[in-house]
Amino acid sequence: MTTTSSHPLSTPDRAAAAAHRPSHGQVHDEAHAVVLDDATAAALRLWVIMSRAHAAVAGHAAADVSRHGLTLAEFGIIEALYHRGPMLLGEVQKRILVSSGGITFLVDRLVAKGLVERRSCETDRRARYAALTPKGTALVAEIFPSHAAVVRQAMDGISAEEQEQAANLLRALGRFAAQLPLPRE
Amino acid sequence: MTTTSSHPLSTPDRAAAAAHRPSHGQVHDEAHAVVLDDATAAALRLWVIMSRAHAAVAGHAAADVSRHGLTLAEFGIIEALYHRGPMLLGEVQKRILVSSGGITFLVDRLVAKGLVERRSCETDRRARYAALTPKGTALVAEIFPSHAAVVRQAMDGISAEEQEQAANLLRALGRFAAQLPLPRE
DNA sequence: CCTATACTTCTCATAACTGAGAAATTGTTA
DNA sequence: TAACAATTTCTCAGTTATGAGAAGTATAGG
Repeated sequence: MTTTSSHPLSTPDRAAAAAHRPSHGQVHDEAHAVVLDDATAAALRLWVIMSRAHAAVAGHAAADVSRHGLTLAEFGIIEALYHRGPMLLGEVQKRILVSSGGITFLVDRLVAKGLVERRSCETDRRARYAALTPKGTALVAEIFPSHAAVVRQAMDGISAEEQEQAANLLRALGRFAAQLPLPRE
Repeated sequence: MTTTSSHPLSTPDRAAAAAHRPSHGQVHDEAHAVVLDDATAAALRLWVIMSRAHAAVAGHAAADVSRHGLTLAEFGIIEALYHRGPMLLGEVQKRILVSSGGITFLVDRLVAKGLVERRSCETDRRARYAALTPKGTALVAEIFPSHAAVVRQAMDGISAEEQEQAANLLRALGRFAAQLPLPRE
């Protein structure tokens, strides 16, 4: 997960368990309470919770695809190719959220496994398409339903309506964060 | 994002743009529509959206801490030590969600940077504590507020109430997924 | 036609992480 | 005490990902 991995923070519940610690009295030995305005504290809390939730679900998804010798990133690629048909490597890259070097590496590996093939574009010879081989198509068709079921099960902590609610909130959150320019430098 | 790797799936909006494709007529060249029950489709949709939202926010958080030469994982460790005081390496590991080899690697690097020190436990000599050095304490105290502000800004796509709502949903979702045993093998 | 700019993929060095298992220590049971 | 199981961290080999930049190609403007 992939993740991953991802990259969660720690929960800032500073209060707990500073009692039986090997404290020597220096200032850096104690827990530090932080003062934050409510909005910032809430945002930070959500960030931590989202990281943990993502990691937990990613664990299930990764464990499932690994039974077929696949990484979550690899599965993401062949699943995208299955649902959308052949794509430019650059398109795949944006969709899977991996570096340009990473997409080459991943597609290389899928080619080596016989699941994906590269095709050159006739009108633009810079471009290369990635496309599923028949073997790749068969594999996705075989494992996708059970994979979807695993994810659905992992999401069963909240009801269907709550899932839709969460999806709407996170869509807005994600869109905004993705569009927001990164901190300088 | 994650890392991971993070590890998002692709959106299954199969309809789009299969027109100007290098189609040769074979079966594996076309986009495949999938039939899933509503509950599974909704869960899958949420999984994709959550992955993207997490990756988007993680990008901001990572860009911020990298300005200080830190990884998100490294920052997670020193932030945890700052807020909770010295911790066993195993405690840190569970909190940061990294492998046992990974925590050693990360703490080694933080020790090399002079931010963290190892301490042995007097009553159990297997155990080692990680604790911030004065330099580490100072660094966290310096960068934490602005880091929190960056995360808060990245979360500004939804209101404070919506953030709390999302946090409640994701907490339930994450707790359930974390407790659920992983798919067999 | 030439040039400049933008785009697309690939290469390579390096960083980050994982997982299995070794080593060391503690606690438990016969 | 001795043997065994549980735990905690560390080591190491192998895997996966990143980022900078190279190479090739296209497109637009003069």
